[in-house]
Amino acid sequence: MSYETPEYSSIFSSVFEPDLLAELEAKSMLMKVSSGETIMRIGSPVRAVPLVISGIVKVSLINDDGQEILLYYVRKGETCPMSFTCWMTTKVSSIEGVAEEDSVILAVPGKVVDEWLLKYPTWKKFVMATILDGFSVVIKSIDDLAFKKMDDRLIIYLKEKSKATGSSLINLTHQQIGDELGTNRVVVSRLLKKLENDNKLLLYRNQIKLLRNL
DNA sequence: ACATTAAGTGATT
DNA sequence: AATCACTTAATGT
Repeated sequence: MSYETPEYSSIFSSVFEPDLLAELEAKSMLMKVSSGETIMRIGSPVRAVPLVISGIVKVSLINDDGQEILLYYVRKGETCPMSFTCWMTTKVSSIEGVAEEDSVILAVPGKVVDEWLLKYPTWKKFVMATILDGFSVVIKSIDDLAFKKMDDRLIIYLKEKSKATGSSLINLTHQQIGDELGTNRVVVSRLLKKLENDNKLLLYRNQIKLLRNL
């Protein structure tokens, strides 16, 4: 297990004012989570806002049948837009957040999240920006779900995955991809095969290599 | 060598 | 696009 040094002040020093950085250090809690660990569980109340210091957190929606749909990733220097809406309305989380890699998270207690909105303009700006951004990402995924066919969604998914990991190699089984897109393994295998025949990617066991022309 | 898991494929709904 | 049933290929023990 490898964690980056939690030099979070440097990540946020450009966005937050010094006073806020100091309070951040004093009042929030640093958490290390390993890859695959669940950070936000469905049905549990959200009592803190997680800032991602290093690593990636995958946020997805899961319905009653256990079907999963990827919503978005939260990267270094970002936070989860849904976490705000959850604690502000004191509702329980309807989504799940899982660490995609070993990650370091700064948990900011809900209480101070609220105070800082009045106290620090940069905090307010940060919060508004992530909510706004999250909103457009979700609108985008509604668009994908409603109007795009599976093959387009697969391509979008692969590209996003590759961008998230910074690699053209994707280490996932067809089953895992199917789970994330809310479809079954056979469909994924067939679509991937088609893409391979079109020279868009190469298939291996547990691994997919994306080619430039995808 | 054998068992297990991932991937490929035709046929059916 | 989903499901079933089956085959083939890769990997672990």
